[in-house]
Amino acid sequence: MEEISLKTIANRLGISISTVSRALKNHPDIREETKKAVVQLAEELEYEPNHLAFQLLKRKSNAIGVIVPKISYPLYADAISGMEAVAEAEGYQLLICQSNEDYQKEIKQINSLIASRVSGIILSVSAHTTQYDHLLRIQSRNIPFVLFNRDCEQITCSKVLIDNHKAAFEAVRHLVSLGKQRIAFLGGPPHLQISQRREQGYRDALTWAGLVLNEELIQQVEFSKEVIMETISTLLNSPLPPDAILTYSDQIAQRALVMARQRGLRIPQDLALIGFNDEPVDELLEPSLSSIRQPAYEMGTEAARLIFKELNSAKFAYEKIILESRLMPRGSTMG
Amino acid sequence: MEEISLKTIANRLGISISTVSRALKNHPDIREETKKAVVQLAEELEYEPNHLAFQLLKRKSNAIGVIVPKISYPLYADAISGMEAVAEAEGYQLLICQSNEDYQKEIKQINSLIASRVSGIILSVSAHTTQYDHLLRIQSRNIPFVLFNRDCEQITCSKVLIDNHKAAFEAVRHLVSLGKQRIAFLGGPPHLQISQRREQGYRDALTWAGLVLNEELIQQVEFSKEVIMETISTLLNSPLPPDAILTYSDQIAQRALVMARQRGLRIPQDLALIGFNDEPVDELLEPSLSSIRQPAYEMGTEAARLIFKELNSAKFAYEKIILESRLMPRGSTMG
DNA sequence: AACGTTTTCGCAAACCTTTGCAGGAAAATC
DNA sequence: GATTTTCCTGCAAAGGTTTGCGAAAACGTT
Repeated sequence: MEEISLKTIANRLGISISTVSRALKNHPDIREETKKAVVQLAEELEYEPNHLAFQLLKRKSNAIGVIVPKISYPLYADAISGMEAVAEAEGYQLLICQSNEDYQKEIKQINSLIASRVSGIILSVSAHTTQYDHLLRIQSRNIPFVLFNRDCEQITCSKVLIDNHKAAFEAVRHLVSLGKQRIAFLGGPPHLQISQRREQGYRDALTWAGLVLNEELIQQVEFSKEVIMETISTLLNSPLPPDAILTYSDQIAQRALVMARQRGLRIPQDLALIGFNDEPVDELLEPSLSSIRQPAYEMGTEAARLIFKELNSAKFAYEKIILESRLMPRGSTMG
Repeated sequence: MEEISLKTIANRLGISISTVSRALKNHPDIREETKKAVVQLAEELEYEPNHLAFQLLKRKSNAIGVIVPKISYPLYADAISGMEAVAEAEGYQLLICQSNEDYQKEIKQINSLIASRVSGIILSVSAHTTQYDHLLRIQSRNIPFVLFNRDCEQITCSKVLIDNHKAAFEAVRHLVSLGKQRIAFLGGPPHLQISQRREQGYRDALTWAGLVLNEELIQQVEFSKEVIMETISTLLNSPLPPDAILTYSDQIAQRALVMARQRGLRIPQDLALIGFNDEPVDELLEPSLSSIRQPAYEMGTEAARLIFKELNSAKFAYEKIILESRLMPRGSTMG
């Protein structure tokens, strides 16, 4: 009924708490006979050591804090999956929070994680985070800290990213090689640096290809479904519509694909499409959607690994891991 | 540099720890002047209360343990999202584990959560869990415990489910109303009771409609993509192929849709399809996929709410919440 | 000045574990 | 029989917080 502690076992056996503790740890100082009795009673009572007390003693919890914009974005779900695998192997657990793209909530959650004395924090900044004092506070407390996917140039810390500039550049190059001339870019939330870098990659690729840079073909969308549809609509209705679109996310590209289909546009002849993230369903669409694959699960494992690396080495240099992304050409570009 | 505790503040101010504690809690016993000094110094030193110590004192952590088969299944990602929202409002955090459909891992994680003294556990059993002693152990410790989505009849506890029998029944009724005669069922992992119940709903609906029950049209698939494709292939290649398929998950139905399309079958005339889960992409497929919507996010919020309800009331009766599922008829059944 | 009341604060216990050190008892050695 | 050695076990501190209770100080009243 009540909580079983070392004390419970000690009292029942008429020995001291420290003996019980050592017996359970198979300490050589303890007589075999005593050990046996202790272990048996512990099993009988279903004793589980109290992590809380241990953590208090060690002044840190065996938990890694994770803050992502939204757990249900497939990329983050996969990344968390990867972190969980590494953490589990190290005997750690994950404390997972979602910022819901809200800057204030991000701050609150960081404070909460600090109060919980997590051993490390892994974070992808929200779309509305423009100040970074709260991130500096993590570092000033010497808590191992890793940024992944959504970077933040102003902060110097370990990072796990892909080369967004290069990924966008190559996507555009692919479109150019197919003879596309009026290539549009549907970017994500403007404050997100990964969105900015993808846009820059897009711009640089156009310049590289000697194509005209048309600002009307560059749009930014937030996450709402309605805004996305409206922006796509405007773009397709313009007097000189694009013949190809590169988007910030698959969510946008998938929607564009359906809307283009409904308008009777031939894909990819009239309009080619490339998305970002390579969600599993991309290959099920008609036509299947070309997309840039990001190693989401691996991002998670690498981020977690960096935390433990920092945790286990006295002096530690920040590490920046750039994982390979890969364009997956499919029906929406290759006819 | 070093850890800031109540003691640090107390020493600096030459007062006792308990006074500092009370001052920060705005206890009426403390003089305004003292409070002001304490609060100011606390802010200056960026004091964050140590949750670990508090939790040890209260003999429980402010965390809810969550075990799901896989975080990256959209249904679980959404459900976790819902739990997180409720937990956050209550000042709690989520400890998230994934069993990866592994029975042994599920046991290990439950023990680990118990050792962490979580305030409650929310669980969806793995596909390979056939014994339930580990779940009983949770209850014998009086830890609030909620099962969601994947039920387990042998355990009496609070639950958040949908009526899987009814959902499958109505899906079949829909297919029958379209004139379908040879309706197949592609079930999930055989040990999962939700899979069994969906199958039973399917069977009962056929009987109700006066249709022949053909065991060859009932197949079970595990989660691997290859097995799914092979099973679908066999089904479509049989001498008397089905004219409709109800599947355990959207993942299966989506794949069936693509394979049928590739074979030149007309959907829904030659083959109608209904999936389970109503994933967002269903409406983007060609034709769009009919599916049974499950309120995943709401399952999460309700499950979390039940934990807190149990946590906050001395005597508590188990509660079983059946949420409404809803058939979303689309192109794969409605031409 | 004596007493009562209120205001303000500190002591100490409790939560559970780990671990350095000391100490007791038995065994071994001289 | 005395001393050393070996083996086993217990004491106590530490980690940070909350809180009941007691006590000191300040104030008010007669």
